Amino acid sequence: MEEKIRQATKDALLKAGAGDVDFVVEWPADLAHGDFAVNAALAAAKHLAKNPRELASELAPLIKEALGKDASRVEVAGPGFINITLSKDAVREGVATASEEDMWGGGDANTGKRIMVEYTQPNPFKEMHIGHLMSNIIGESVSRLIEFSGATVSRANYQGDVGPHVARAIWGLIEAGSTEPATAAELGKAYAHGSRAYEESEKAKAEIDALNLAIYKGEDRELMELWRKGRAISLEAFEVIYKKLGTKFDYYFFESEVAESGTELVKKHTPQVFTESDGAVIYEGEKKGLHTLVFITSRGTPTYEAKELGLAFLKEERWPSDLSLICTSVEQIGHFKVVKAALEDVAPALGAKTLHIPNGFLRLTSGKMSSRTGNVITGESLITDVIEEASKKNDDPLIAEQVALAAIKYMILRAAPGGDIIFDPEKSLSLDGDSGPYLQYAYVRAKKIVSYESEGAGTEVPDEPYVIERILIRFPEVVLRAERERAPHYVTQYLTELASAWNSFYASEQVLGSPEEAYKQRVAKAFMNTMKNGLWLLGIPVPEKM
RNA sequence: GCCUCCGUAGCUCAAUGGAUAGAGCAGCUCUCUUCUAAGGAGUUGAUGUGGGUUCGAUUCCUACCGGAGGCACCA
Repeated sequence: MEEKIRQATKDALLKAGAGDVDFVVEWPADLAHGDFAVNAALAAAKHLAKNPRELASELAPLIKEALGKDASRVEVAGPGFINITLSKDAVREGVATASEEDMWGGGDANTGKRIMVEYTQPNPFKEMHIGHLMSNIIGESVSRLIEFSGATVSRANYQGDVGPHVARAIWGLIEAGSTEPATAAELGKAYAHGSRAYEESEKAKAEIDALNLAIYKGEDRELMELWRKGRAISLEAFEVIYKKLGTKFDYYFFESEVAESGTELVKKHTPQVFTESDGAVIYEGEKKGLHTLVFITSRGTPTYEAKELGLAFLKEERWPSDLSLICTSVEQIGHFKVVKAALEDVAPALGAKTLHIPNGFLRLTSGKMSSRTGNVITGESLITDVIEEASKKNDDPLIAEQVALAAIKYMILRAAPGGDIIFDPEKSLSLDGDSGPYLQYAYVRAKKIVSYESEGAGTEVPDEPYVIERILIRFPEVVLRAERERAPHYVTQYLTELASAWNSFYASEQVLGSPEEAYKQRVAKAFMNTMKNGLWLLGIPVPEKM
C-alpha cells in the first residue's frame, strides 16, 4: 500500500509540474489524521515557489483518483500534509490476509540470498555472562528477520577456546590442583584466580604466557588433556543456555581452528599488506584513519585480528554466502574496522560482504561487571532468577520459563541496537506494563476467544474498522523496515502498540455473543497471527495459556 | 591528546527533517456479576547549554558542558 501511495504521489507531482522531488510516506502519529501522510507538497513547494497548502490542494484530488477505492479520504492538513485514510474495504482486505496467511508479514526482499549471521561468541573457560545474552538475543532476532524476508540464513557461533584467557583459567586449574574440572563455575573461579595472579605476580604472568604458547602448539599431552576437558564442560554448559534461549546454531567455529590459517594468511601478505614492527606483524590502519593493530605478536601468536581473517575464509569455505554479518559488542567497532580493511586488502570480495553489527553493553546499576573480579551476573543465573519471579504467577514451569524469557528478551529488544541497556538486578525486570509478558498475555486472551466456535455467530458488520484493524495491517511494513535497518526494536515497539490496541478493544468490545461476533472473531484471529509471527521474530516464545 | 558513540519526564526506553515529542515504571483518580485485572480509562511530568542551516530541528552543522567506549602485542 505504501508503494501504491508513493507511486500515486509521484505521478501527481509530475502532473503538477514539480518533477522529481524527495518525499516520504509515513504514518501520522494520530490515527485521526488518517492511515498515511505524505509530505510531498511541503517538499516540493519551495521549488515551485508555491504555498505548500495550495500545492497540497492540487495534489490531493490527483492522489485520491489514483488510489481509487483504496482510499476513503485524502485531505490537506496542518502546514501542507496530505492525509490519506484507507477505505473500509482496503482495511478489511488487509485484516483478512492477516487472519488467513500463516506467513503474514513475511517478504521477499532477500529471496534467494544466503546470509550467515555470527553471534553470541562466548569464551570457553569463562562463564557466559549477560553480555553474551545481548549478542545472542539480538543476533537471533536479526537472523529471524532476515529469514522472514526470504533469505536462507546460517547461524554461526565463534568461540574463543585458545588465547590468554584460556591460559589464565588453565593456570588457575593447575594451581588449584584440579585435574578433573567438573563444572563451569569451577572454570570461572579458576579464570578469576589466574587473572588476578597475572596482574599481581611476575612469576604467574610468565607461567601463563608460557601456557598460552603451549596451548597454541598443542604438543604437551597432559596439558592438552586438561584443555580438552575444560573446553568440553564449557561447551556443554553453553548448549543448555542456547537451548533455553531458542537458538540452534548451524556452524560452530573455534579460535583454535583459525589460529594457524590466520597466521599463515598474515605472513603470506607481509610485507604487501602487513608490516613487521618490533618483532610483531602489524596492520598500519593509521594510514587509513584507523588504529594500527598487531596481528601476530612478537611471540608468534596470532591476535584476535589475525584469527578473524582466518575465520572469514573458513566461513566462506564451509558455507559460501552473499553476506556475512557479525554481531558483537560496540567496544570492538574500532578493531573490526581494521579487520575489515585488512580483509579488503587480502580478499576484496570477502571484505566487502562482511559487516559488523555492534550491540551495546548490558550495564548493571550495581557497578561495572568484570569476570576477572568475579562481579558478574551469569546468563544462567539471570534466567534462573527471572524464572523464579515468573513462577509466582505460573504453576506450570514451562510457562514460567516462557514468561521469563519474554521479559528478558523484551528488555533487550525494545531499545535500538547499539545502545547500552541499563539493568537493575534489584528491581529485576518488568512483568507488567511494556514487557514481554504483556505481549504474551494479549495473545493468550485472543487465543481464548478464537478457541470458541459458537454456532450461529452474529454476522453484523460495524460501520467503521476498529483501531486495532488499522494498526494490524501495518505489520508487513514494520517488518520490512526492521529487516532493512537490522533493528528488531521496531518490531518490539510495534507489537507493544498492537497489544495495547487489542487490550483496549478487548476491554470495550464484547466478542462472543455480540451481533458482530463473526467479524470480531476474524479480527481476533488476525491479531493472534500477527502477534505470533511478531513474537517469533523477536525469539520470544508464545505460551498456550497464562 | 586523538577518534567514535551517547545526553529526551523522578527512573527505563521510543520518535525514517514534520502536525499536540510517544510508552511503561513510580505518583494520584477511577475500573472485575461481562471472552483471564499480567488488563482498561483518566491525570501530573521531558528534548544538557549557546549559536547556525531549514517553511519546519530531539534528528543536520558548530562550540561548550557531562557520560561511555576505542587508541600494538587481550577478545
